[in-house]
Amino acid sequence: MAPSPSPRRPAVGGTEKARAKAAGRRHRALGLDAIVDVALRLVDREGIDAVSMRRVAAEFDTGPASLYAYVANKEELLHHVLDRVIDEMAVPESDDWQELLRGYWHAARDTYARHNDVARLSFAHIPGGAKFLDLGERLLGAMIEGGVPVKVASWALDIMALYVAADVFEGWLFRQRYGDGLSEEEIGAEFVEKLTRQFAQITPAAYPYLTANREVMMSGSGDERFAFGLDMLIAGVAAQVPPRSRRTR
Amino acid sequence: MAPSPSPRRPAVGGTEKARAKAAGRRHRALGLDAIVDVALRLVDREGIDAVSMRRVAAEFDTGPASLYAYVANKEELLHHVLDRVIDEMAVPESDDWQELLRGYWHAARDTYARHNDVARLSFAHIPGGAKFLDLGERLLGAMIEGGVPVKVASWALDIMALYVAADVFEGWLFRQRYGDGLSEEEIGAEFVEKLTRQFAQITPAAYPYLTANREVMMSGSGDERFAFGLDMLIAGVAAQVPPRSRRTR
DNA sequence: ACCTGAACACCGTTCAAGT
DNA sequence: ACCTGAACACCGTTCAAGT
Repeated sequence: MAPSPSPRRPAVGGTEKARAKAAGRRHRALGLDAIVDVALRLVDREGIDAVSMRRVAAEFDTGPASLYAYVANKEELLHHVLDRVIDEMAVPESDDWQELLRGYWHAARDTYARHNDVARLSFAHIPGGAKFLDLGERLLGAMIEGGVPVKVASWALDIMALYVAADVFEGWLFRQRYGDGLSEEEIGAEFVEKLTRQFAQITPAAYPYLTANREVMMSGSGDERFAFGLDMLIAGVAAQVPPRSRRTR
Repeated sequence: MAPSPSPRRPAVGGTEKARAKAAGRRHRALGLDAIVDVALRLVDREGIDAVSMRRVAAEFDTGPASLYAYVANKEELLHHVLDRVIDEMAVPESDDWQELLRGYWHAARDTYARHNDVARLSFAHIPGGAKFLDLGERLLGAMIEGGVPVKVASWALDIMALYVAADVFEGWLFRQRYGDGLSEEEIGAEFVEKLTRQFAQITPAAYPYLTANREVMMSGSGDERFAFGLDMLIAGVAAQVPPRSRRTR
């Protein structure tokens, strides 16, 4: 990556710029944005656990201690990474709040999924960026204008965010454990095989419902199952919209 | 804990038993159950991240390598711990499948909550114990007998399990981050304060819905919000029960 | 203020050697 | 088969010392 692999030479004094020049222009200049860049790239390539202060620092040709001028600790660094990912999200345009919710959460799920297990970081985290507030304002506004009671709307948004994060994180974990470079179908097959092995140890007499419905239980792709759950939540919210709240007052 | 802190003496030969006796009867005999015992106790006291092969092994006065005769790796050990916790769960008696689901998932949530962040281990994990199958059989059976289509029943159970695990894990994380020994109210207050600080940077004109509904959005305890989401999911399932499925064939 | 080498107190897992 | 000390290849964070 670096054009000149010049060996480290002792600084001979002068300004910061001069020193960097003399040292052959280090890989990258330190700074919060650059640090988060590197961490996000590591997440995208290998997942959260591949991020270590040492590996990030190495990209700047220095030791881990150098990072502590920009982040208080590793947790804070990872939350900056999450905020970056959240910046990629957007609320679609729609007059129908149900359509808007469906579109948004599917897109949010896709965004998380593009960054491995980054969704895990969203548990119990209040994002720091303004984007989070923009998204909340749009979603909450659309629901309230659609007649959803405020409490129902805000609590439901929390639950949907939790559901999406948990779904993506679990999907990533499954892929890690049951076949890595495999296709969706192959992973499904391997997964079914493991469950079937467990089922094989069971007498059908003791577990009539499980044995009789094995195939249906294991049917469906991850996408289909997610959509099913999301639609159930949206329907649950819709059921709590007061009957005649069509532009009354 | 150990009654006799006898110093390690070199073995002088003889049987295993004789050696143990000569060494002053070690803390505990190695074995899968004993290892899982120790790991679960660590989880209960300090959470999952406090479990290390070294700390578990130390309880047996040995090094981490000794554990690898019983578990393939740390992940497998932790999954045994989760299976132990699942063994504490039970399905209540009820003629009404909705009541049965509500009772079960609330109890499952309480069980997880008694063991710190153990729920995190349930993501993408197929429990190995027979208890898991017992629970599944009872829940699925009750739903099917109640007229819930098989696909809806089994997919919904998956989603509810994910929701419960995510809820408990997130609750634990929140408690870790915003006040540790504090009461529910104090944590709530600290949390509201942090969010309010974030809100303070915002002009009400730009975020009319968020600012106008701040109080309602932040209302409710963790228990209330969980119950709200669970009821929404149960209602979503009930809405998919065919109209006239009251004992028809 | 920013930056760093070295150290501290840990990790999971492997392996040769023992019984 | 079970058990172990030692080693390997890592961790996050702190701190004294530099600029």
